[in-house]
Amino acid sequence: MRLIQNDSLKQRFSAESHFEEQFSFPVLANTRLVFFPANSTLIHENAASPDLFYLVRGRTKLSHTLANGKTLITGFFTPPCFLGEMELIDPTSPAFAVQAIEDCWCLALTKAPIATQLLNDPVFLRHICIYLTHKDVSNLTQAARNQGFTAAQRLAAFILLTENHGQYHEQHTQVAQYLGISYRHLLYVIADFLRQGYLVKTPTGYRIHDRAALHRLAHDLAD
Amino acid sequence: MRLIQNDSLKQRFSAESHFEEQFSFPVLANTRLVFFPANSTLIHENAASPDLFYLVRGRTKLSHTLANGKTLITGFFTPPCFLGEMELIDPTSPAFAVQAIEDCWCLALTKAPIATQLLNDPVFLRHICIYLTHKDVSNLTQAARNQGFTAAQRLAAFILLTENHGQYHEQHTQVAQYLGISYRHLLYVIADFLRQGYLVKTPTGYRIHDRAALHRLAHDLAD
DNA sequence: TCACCGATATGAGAAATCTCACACTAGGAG
DNA sequence: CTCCTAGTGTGAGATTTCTCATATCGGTGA
Repeated sequence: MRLIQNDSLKQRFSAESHFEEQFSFPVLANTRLVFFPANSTLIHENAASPDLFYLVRGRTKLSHTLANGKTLITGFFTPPCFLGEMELIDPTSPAFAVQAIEDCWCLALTKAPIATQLLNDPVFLRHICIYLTHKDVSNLTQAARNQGFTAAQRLAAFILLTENHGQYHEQHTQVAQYLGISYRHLLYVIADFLRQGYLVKTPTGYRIHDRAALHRLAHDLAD
Repeated sequence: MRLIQNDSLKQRFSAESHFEEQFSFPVLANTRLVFFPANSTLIHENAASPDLFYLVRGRTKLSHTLANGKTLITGFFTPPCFLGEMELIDPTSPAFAVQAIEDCWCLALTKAPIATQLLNDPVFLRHICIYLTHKDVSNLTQAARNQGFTAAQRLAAFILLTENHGQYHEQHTQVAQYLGISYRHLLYVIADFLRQGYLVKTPTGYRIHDRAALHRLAHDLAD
């Protein structure tokens, strides 16, 4: 995390993402603009973050360490959205890890001095409710749609979601779990993507070579 | 919907389900206890309910009419929980149909006189947030777990969830969609359940004949 | 009455996906 | 240096699930 001391950029991000409208009291003076490079961790698992983040640029993924120590990607966040609001509202709920897929900018508020104020701010709470409601609805429809699509279609959508500058390099074992398919089958599908020329293997991972084809495959899953 | 004028029963349900703790102001005096018989509709699709319900007894299912006119089961509610809170908080969100699987009792509040008060009540909003957060987390883990289970396992869980007094009678076409499997395959699995003696066919539907076996099949999906 | 439609039902072959078995590699721990 | 583990990669056969074709049944509107 790097602090960006650029007030005009902060203003611009705030305006674009309707940040101030999320609260009934002025917050901008207490807000810092922070930057997370691709692949860094915004929120560490089981270590409550002292900050409430509002993601304004960049995609992030949510992951989850299981009892057996394995980690599993469980979701994605796209801006604008709050990060760390669950732990604020319900301190009993576990903190999941949030990592940057690409370079990310967040507006950050230190929770401690304003936690009580936030928890009693109907404007803030209402926005969180609406956000959670939408997420719930889209989870539902998403889950409903996911069933009935082949692994190839879902993998194509997943690659487009996690890719950064044409580079794809997620761990196969994790992806197989996320997509709910066996490791073996994932490799079959990837081998097929290589054969079809959708992807090209590189020393560090894969490079997208036919983005249009992936879009075509994934297009039914799009929001 | 039938109004139940039984104050002591209302008190008991309220206490059991921590109803009054959901608000910062007294609500019990304005609350009615209402009853919905099995298979009746609590909330009609796209017709905003004038009431906010708090389900205290009985299971309900959420369904959803698609563009093509088909209806699709998309989820379940188990008490205690609010029904119709989404439309209250976000009037732009569509109202989905909620139907009683078995006899249901709800505490009902007429929205109109207290809507503003509710939307400014941090206690109420916080409870809704926590509820939605939990739902979100359990959706996630549920969806993650669902993948990787066979249709037979998920059907067993589904039957136990929707059964009423040992009777199962959902439409195959809808169930196939809910489970994300083809109609054809659903019939194969049901035929297999009949052959194994888990279910028995009746004129109106099916009767559960070996509940233990269904539990055994479903047990990994349980919450 | 008849034609039509949606739900129920069944068969056969194809596609998607799984399980298991095995091999290779890189990195950390002793 | 060697063992151990996790991730990667491949093959073969089994199982799950799909698609398509076809038939019956009850209701509904012309």
